[in-house]
Amino acid sequence: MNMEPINLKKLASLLHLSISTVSKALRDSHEISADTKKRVMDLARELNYEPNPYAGSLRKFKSKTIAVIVPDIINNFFIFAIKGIQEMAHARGYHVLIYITNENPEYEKDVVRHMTNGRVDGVVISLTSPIDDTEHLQALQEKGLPIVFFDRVAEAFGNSSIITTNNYESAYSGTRYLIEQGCKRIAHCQVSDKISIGIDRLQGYKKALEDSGIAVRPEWILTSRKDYMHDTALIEQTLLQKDAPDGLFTSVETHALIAYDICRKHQIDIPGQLKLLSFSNMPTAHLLKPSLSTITQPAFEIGQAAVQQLILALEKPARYVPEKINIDSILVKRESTAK
Amino acid sequence: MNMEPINLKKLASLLHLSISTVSKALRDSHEISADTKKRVMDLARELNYEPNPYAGSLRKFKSKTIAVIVPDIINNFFIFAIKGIQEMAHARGYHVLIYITNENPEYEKDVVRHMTNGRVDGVVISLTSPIDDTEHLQALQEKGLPIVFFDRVAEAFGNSSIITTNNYESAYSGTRYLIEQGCKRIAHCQVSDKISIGIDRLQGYKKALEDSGIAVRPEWILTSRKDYMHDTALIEQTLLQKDAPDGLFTSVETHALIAYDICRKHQIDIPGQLKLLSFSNMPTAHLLKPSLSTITQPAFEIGQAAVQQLILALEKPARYVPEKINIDSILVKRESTAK
DNA sequence: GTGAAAGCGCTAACAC
DNA sequence: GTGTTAGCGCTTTCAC
Repeated sequence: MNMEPINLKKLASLLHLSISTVSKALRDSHEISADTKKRVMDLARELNYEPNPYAGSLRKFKSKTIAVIVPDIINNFFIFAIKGIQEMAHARGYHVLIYITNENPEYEKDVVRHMTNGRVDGVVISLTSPIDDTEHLQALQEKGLPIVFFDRVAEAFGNSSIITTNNYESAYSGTRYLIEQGCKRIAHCQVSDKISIGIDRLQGYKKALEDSGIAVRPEWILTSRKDYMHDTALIEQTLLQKDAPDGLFTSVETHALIAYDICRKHQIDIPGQLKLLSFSNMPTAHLLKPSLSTITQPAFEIGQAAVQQLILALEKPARYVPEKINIDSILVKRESTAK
Repeated sequence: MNMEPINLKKLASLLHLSISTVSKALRDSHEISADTKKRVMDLARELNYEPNPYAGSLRKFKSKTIAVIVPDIINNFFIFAIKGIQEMAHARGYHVLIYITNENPEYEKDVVRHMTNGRVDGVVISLTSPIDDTEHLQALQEKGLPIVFFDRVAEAFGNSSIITTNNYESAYSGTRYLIEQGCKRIAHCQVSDKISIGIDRLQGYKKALEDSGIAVRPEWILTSRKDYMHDTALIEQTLLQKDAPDGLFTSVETHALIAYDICRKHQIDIPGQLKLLSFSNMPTAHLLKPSLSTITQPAFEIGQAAVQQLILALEKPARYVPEKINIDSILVKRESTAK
């Protein structure tokens, strides 16, 4: 069953050539005669020769492999981002190792720490750990491993590229839109108060309220603990209090779905009693009852851009200048925010 | 920036020990004194020593890496399956390379062919290529690389484990359920007529019709070309013909969503004029308008089981017997099939 | 234009 | 209990 492996040695002996000649021929070196090249290539193809990637990696300290580290994979944003990442990576000849941290900062650290061993050439990451806790990332930098952040980023990392959407502006205009639709009491559900997007979006929300002369009510800024039970209880309690919000702006689609469930359970009418707007890449947003108004991120493009930056850092380090790339989101108005 | 790498040689010279002693100490060999072990371990920890995985892989012909190859990642089934795969793999100390073939058989072949080079120890795959076209998989087997199939499988591969749900029975009982709900003219939309799940589910559908004395109408067996435009046109045309179906049973959630869009566009009432049932793992099924009745696969568990089988094959080849594992789906009745 | 040899970091068989 | 050595498959000088 287990055939003898085809390696350079084998090819060389079959062709009565030296290993180094075969190696050069396969990489189309100009040192080698056209005739020899052809003989080598033909036999290699015939025997389905595949170079051992680890031998090459060991020699060259390059693995042609990148890691993508994401907090979760249920959120459609990450699904499309991963799709963009892997398409771009494969197109450029890179392999993609996937790590899902399940919103667990300790696990994220663990994963990142083990990245320093040369398994990957670089890392594309959307953070789950607080922005002020980036020691583990520092270690990567010190090892010379390029990192590209997307979505949930660490701004402090001066020499890493950062790909995001216009979080502040989107949250601002989303909130303004809710106000235009008649909302006076808008709650905001943020994914975390220690993560870039949480902070940026909250700022946009606050500024929009201020600009409209509406006071910010701290008790209506809900902070997720990334725990379904907790988040459900938090949102439920907020929506059921007297003088409840008439608008809810959620930062991730999971919370919008929780809100739907709560509203059904307690017969809160959307958009009559509560208008709902969420950052979301859900393909079913338009089919929900009521259809969900969304701020939709260009997730696929963000993933692609992240890999492009990473590969630039890997392959043209001299020409690489870390960039902050923004790709705008789109506000899609649907029934959940209708007047 | 780029610190000198820490390797065994470095540790050895720092400790005035030989490389092999250090190597053994780190792997807690009984040959080494407790004292030396402690010295070695302490320094390794202090310097954040991380063994070079490729050096080890080169020596041991084991990469502790598996590949997961899936046709797409939009379908929620695959998302949950990937989650199960990666969780189980990481728990067992394996890394996961991800390949999305975008339903392109040629690309799948390409990917699979390049798996023979030792980059991965084994492969978990859900096929996009026709069941009778498995030459590329044969090559893997011959190289001694274990393969585990899940969902879209190649039954012919006698010595590979296969993890599926009870496709035939689920399709049978789903179709029976539509009949019980009053449907007399049920169309079936299959993902492919050359893929295991397509065939199994179609059989279940046909048998259910036969058992109820309803004639199978070939023109109501719709076969996807995995092309959005084509599939939309096909379904639309079927739903708009006179004497149109009063029930539609789709094999993947994408087609159910297409059906929703078509019904909205042409004001076909679900479930009044058309009852809709689909295999699906959509988290929003219960929130759609109308809510979607689904046959939901235990995707996460299927992914986990696949990796468990693969690791068994890798680590206990002597004890490994390829298995056909079935994990039942659940029929969830919702509004889209109401009487 | 071709080949010999060193070495990437690690493990394991074999000294001592 | 510790050290020496060969070698995994490949690339890359450097000879010839």
